[in-house]
Amino acid sequence: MIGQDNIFKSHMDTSSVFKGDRDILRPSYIPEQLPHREEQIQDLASIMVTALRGNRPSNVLIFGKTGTGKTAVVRFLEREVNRLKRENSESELDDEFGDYDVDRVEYVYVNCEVVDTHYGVMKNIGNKFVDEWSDQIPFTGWPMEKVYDSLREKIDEEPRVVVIILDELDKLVTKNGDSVLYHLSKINSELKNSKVSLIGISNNLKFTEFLDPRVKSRLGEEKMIFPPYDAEQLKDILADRAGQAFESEILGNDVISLCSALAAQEHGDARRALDLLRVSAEIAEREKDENVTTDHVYRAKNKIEQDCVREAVNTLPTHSKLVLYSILLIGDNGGSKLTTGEVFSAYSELSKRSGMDPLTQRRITDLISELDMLGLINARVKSFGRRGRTKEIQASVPKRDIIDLIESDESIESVKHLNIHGGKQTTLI
DNA sequence: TGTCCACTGGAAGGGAGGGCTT
DNA sequence: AAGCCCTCCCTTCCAGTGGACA
Repeated sequence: MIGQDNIFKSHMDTSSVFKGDRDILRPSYIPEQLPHREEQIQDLASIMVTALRGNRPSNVLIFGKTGTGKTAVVRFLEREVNRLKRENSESELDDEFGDYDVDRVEYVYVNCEVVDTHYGVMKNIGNKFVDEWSDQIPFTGWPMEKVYDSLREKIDEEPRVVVIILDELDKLVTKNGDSVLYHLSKINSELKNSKVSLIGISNNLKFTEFLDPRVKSRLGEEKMIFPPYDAEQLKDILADRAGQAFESEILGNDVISLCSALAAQEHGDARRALDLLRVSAEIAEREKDENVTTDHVYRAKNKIEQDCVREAVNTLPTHSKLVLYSILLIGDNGGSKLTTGEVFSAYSELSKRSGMDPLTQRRITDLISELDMLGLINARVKSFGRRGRTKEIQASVPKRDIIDLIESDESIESVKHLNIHGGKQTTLI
């Protein structure tokens, strides 16, 4: 029982704008229909049906920008296979699917952005086939060859077709090279009972340039490219999900159109469109509004952008935070565009004053590049002739907010009251 | 046309930290 | 306990670079 004065009480009394499960609006939710991806589903299904006959389907490489439905399509088919398996076992009819044998098909999904080492990928795949904790491949400690041998033995324990999905594959390859792909793509020649097929998913069309030619040809037996959605298609997708998530009268007239249009500007990203709609509804709900309006959408857009930046800053390692902090501080006091040398001087001074050993300039150039990749700063290489060649650096986040955020970090709290000037003769006041 | 600056960014390797094997 | 493996973070070294300037 929750008492009258419970902290949650006032929030529980408000009615929700959501009809039921709000996860329907999360990008990870796989709906019953995937609008505007019917063709891709059919194409992939025509390749994967080979697995149901007990044969190895061709390896597939899937390319497309963020939020174009790559993962959704692959997982949609995985779910369909699992559904067939369930129906097969419930019906208890062995010949339900003629010469098809769905029970022997296993899907293994690995997101290479989360698991981004050779060892981690091999371990994750191998452990899908182990129930006992004691038989699991440990998360570190084994030589790679042993992990690979163990993985191969586990897969080969019984006859089956294993479909390994490697999502965000470009992240793994650009970071660690192609040795996992080399092993996995030649694994079939070493298996007696089972067969392995690979589905690689990538945002980056060019990542195959990093691959050994043998790996490239084995992996790219089939290629699929997912085009971005246009605003109209996004509208259909949102309308489909909104119908499941909300009562029909909750959404204002132009809410779906606006979410679609905003997401279409960002290379047709359905994930972005769904996030916008979900966050808009959450804002409306929090403010006890009965309808979701375009005003909520604009505020959701700002909130998502702000949250992304704050999240990125919060998760930075200490030295990266100090580098960003230096850029914000001397950018504040001096000229708006800074050089690597200026940033390094300021950073060194700050580190020393806060009792930390500064990293080398070489390392700081890497940290600056990382901050640039995260979109927290703009850094581009520029030559100043006789005055050398360096990066021109400029913050691209709201200065005051981010300075406050960094100062709230306990590990570098001591820099809070330090003040520095820009320039090469950086001094602390 | 050659010089020079202030770096850039690749390569190699050290060492700490996690853990397994013998 | 000693030896080994893998990953991550970092340093050291150094060839290469674009463009202003003499």
